[in-house]
Amino acid sequence: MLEARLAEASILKRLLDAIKELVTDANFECNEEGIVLQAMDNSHVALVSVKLDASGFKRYRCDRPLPLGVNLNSFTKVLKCAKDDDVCILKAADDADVLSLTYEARNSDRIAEYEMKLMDIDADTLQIPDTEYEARVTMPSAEFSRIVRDLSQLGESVRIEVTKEGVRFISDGEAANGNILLKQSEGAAHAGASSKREEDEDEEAEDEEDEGERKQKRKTKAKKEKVKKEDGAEDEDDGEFKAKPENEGDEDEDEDDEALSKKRKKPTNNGKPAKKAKKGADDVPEGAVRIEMNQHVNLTFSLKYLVNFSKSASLASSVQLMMSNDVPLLVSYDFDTGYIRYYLAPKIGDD
Amino acid sequence: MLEARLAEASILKRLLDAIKELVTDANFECNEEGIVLQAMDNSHVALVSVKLDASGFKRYRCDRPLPLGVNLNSFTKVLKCAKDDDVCILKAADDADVLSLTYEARNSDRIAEYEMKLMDIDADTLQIPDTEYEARVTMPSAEFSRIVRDLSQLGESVRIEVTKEGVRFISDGEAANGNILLKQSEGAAHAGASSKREEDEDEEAEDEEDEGERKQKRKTKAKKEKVKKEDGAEDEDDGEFKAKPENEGDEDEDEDDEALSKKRKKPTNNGKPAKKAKKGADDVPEGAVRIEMNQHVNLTFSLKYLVNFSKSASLASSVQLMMSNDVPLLVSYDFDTGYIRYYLAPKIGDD
DNA sequence: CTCACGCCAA
DNA sequence: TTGGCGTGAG
Repeated sequence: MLEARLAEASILKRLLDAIKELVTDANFECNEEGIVLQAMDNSHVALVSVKLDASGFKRYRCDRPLPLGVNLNSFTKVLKCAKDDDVCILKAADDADVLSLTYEARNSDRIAEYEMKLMDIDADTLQIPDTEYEARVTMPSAEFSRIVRDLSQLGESVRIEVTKEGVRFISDGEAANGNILLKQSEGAAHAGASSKREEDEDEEAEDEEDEGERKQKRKTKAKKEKVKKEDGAEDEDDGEFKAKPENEGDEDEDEDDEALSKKRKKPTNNGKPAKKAKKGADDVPEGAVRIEMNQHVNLTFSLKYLVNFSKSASLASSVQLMMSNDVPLLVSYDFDTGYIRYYLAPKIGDD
Repeated sequence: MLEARLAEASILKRLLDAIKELVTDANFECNEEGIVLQAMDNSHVALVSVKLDASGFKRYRCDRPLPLGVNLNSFTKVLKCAKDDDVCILKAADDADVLSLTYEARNSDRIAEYEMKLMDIDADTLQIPDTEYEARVTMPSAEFSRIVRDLSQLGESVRIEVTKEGVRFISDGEAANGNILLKQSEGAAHAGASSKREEDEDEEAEDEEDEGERKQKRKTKAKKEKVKKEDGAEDEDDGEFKAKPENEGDEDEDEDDEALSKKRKKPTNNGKPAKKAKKGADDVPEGAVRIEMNQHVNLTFSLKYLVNFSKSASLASSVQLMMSNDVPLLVSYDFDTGYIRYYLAPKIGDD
């Protein structure tokens, strides 16, 4: 039996708005920890993962795991019947084939009850590997929305390149090309895995725009001792992230290309390392861009999906992009007591 | 080589928004004085003329005349990628087949670069005759938008009648008729050519759009000495606007039908005479309506086009309508350092 | 024929 | 700023 009391119906409304175009039916898996939803999008290219912690509810009770198969379109319609600030109570019996929704106006002088039919959905709960990523970009969610929307006007896909210089979104279109460079904000730098070094493990790119950066990188390694000056800038401010001297002599790194993050994090961040790797963004100033990077990444994605993902911007003021080469991108919107995450495989070959 | 730095991308954005539905491809002719664009609308009924003075840019450099053929749709898309307050830098090499646009965020931590393909467009630079008009109406651009939008709901066309009383916009629709009378605002009156007289000197009007101008031109040349009255009007608010009697008898014009524009331009536009014809409105109080008239005019235009023109309202707070009987209407939005003007032939016969 | 996006009005 | 309508694409 599920009984969950949500202080504001608007969270659910926005959540549904965010995913209803990606997925038509999905199971809301309820258990004592909260409610999660995982689903492949209709074309099985992207994966959505939503979590609402039990703590995000004013009251939450779920005796035993309960999968609620809902048609998201219906759910959206029903939710539209709630005012944003209505208290929203979800109820379902253990064997129920309906989900009951009750909307109570703040002043309680209006109570609306809806019952939505449930459906059985194959519960292929996907296991999402807990990946370490080579790069993480934290930015205002509105900025991300803006960028993907802009670039989607020009072409179908975007290449995302994370270098020490910042993160670059590149689109090649029929009529026009575009590229947007976001530099790390001043003051957002401490996070810094970014400094390491970047040799040209991935300089394959013959592309024009980046050579500036490349040169820089090369210089960097060329004179590692000085290295710190440049990248030092971003991380050093607070010490704990300083790479160990041996680290600095990083020319050696090239031997292993992957796994860097792993070795990295171990040594570096005893305390919060992993955390930051994932949820570290907490300390990023509002509106700031933060780049954390162990090595260059250069990936191409379908803009159509990113645009879709970016509809979640209303749920969180910032978004994190987690990337490793040849690995699905993770786009994560974290809010107070939950998150919505999207996974999208990169385009391969270079189209 | 062109390099132009615009303080606010929004000017360009609004400009493109205003004309992109009228024209699909056009040459932006750049020279040391600035950038101009002239184009017939897709159905060759209306003509758009845009001018951006070099002085309107924070920095402007154009060594030699450079026609940039752009697809306005692509240009619009690329401009959409700029935030309104981005600094916008346009660059093109002399032989370039691309136009480079750079958008710099105010705080410079975001730099976007776009390259838009250029195209060759037949540079049939239309010569716009520097006409003298019998009547000029200056009014708030929002008011004009409102009027044409309102009337377009009733019917296809509007008859504009300028008399001493004011300007009247008349629509005959299936279901309803409407007419809106704007009187000259108190305080805007000094301009005053309005009183003259209005007979119906030229009711012939069998030609569509161009001959109107032609005649006018002819007239113009025919009686240059009197011509001044009109443009004089704007500048010197009184007296000079009286039409000479002889001018009125302009039936003579019809002899040549084509080529007029060409011949016309030479003589006409050298100086700024046109200018006054256009910018004379400077001394009209904000929000005021001013009517200047040498003789009555009574013309009918397609509302569809006027509604389109009125999209430029965001570029200037006031608009001027310049009219002579049987001559294309000139709708002019003048802003600080440039203008956007539309020419539209009157409907003939009375439909 | 249905869905999704962009434009326009409240 | 949000919702409805019309247009274009799949």
